[in-house]
Amino acid sequence: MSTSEPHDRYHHGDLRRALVEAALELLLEGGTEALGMRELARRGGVSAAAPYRHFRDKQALIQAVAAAGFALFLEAIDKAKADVPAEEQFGAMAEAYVQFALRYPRLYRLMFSSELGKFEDKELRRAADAAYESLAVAAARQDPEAPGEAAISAWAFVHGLSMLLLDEQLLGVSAANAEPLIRKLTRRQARRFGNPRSA
Amino acid sequence: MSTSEPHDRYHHGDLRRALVEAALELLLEGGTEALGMRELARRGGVSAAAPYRHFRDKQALIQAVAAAGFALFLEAIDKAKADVPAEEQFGAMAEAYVQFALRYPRLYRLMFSSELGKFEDKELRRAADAAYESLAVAAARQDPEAPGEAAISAWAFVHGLSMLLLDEQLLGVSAANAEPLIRKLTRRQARRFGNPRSA
DNA sequence: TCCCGCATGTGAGCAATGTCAACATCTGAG
DNA sequence: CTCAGATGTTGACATTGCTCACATGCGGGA
Repeated sequence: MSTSEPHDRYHHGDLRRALVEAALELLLEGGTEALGMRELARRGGVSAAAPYRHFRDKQALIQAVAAAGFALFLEAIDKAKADVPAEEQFGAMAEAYVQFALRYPRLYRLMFSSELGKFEDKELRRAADAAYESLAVAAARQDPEAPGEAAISAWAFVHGLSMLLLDEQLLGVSAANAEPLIRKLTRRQARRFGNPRSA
Repeated sequence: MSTSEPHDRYHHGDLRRALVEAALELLLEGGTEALGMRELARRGGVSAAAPYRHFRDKQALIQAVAAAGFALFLEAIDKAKADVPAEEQFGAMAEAYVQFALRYPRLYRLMFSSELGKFEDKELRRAADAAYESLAVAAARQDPEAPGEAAISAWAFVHGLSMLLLDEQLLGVSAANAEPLIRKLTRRQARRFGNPRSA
């Protein structure tokens, strides 16, 4: 919503960025269906073929959006762990993780959706790995005796919890009143998987 | 692959079922992108407009496919818990759960994908709830003191683990060699969340 | 300063898709 | 036997992703 003045000159100046921004907006408003090359071009005030100077196909555009999403995501969980003592970092991050999913459900889903081709696009892969890594580090600290397993388990837990909440699959729990539940569950997970001696 | 003889008579006989079956095949082979109304009609040996006698739109068709998916899914996890003593049921189901996701990645993803409209389609909702319920029951038994929380946690765990494996986000672990890891992690989860007195 | 190459944007056009309305055909209930 | 409703067909429309040939203009070397 920040840079959306329709351009007048022939060359846009920074179309690529403008397209990704517009795509992000479009996605947040209308879901994956609403995200189309032509509509994007329209929003950029540019012809239908122009985007193809910056993205090989629709998939490439979507990968860029997903990468941007992971950047936002990383920022969110890193901010959450910043002002918190080490032992509580995992809990804080888990909370931030789930809240991100609830705040941007369509973006979150896109980031983990089917034929993204996350294995081919290098930039996307790096963005995703960075976010994963940050969480994994905090999770591993929860159980120094088996850090690898702890990381995977914790990570799976937050991811799965997010999905369940998005599906409104938890009876009587919706995005609105999810916060207490999130807090309780992440604490529970942290406690159970925490170093036994410190419990 | 079973009922795919091209029909000859004017009325197909059981087009609806044929369409869902074809859609399932198409999905398993080619992903969501390959799943189109017209292609479906072609496979059914029927005109492009015919499917609209059975499904309001593409979304309705997809919901039906997802519902079929949940049925398959329920069958898989129920079979897993059948021949196993009660205390080991959760572990067995968790394993089956993850293996289903790995065996039918595209179907699994569709079942949990974005704009499915799981909240509107009654049949889909019932199918999904049935599967969820079955797992939740076994999970709740793991911790009689807090069955609700235990169910959600366990459930989130398997779901998240599945997604991570599908993303090949776990370094060095791919669908091929995932089995030992799955077993180890589900056992670990069961142990940690199991009744403390029986540990 | 001029000029020209290359990145960037345009326009028309193609094949394919989702969906609809008007018409055809079959089938089962009365 | 008949005829109403369910099911299938034909043809059309708007829209989409994408490509190709051409237009434009910015920036660096003469």
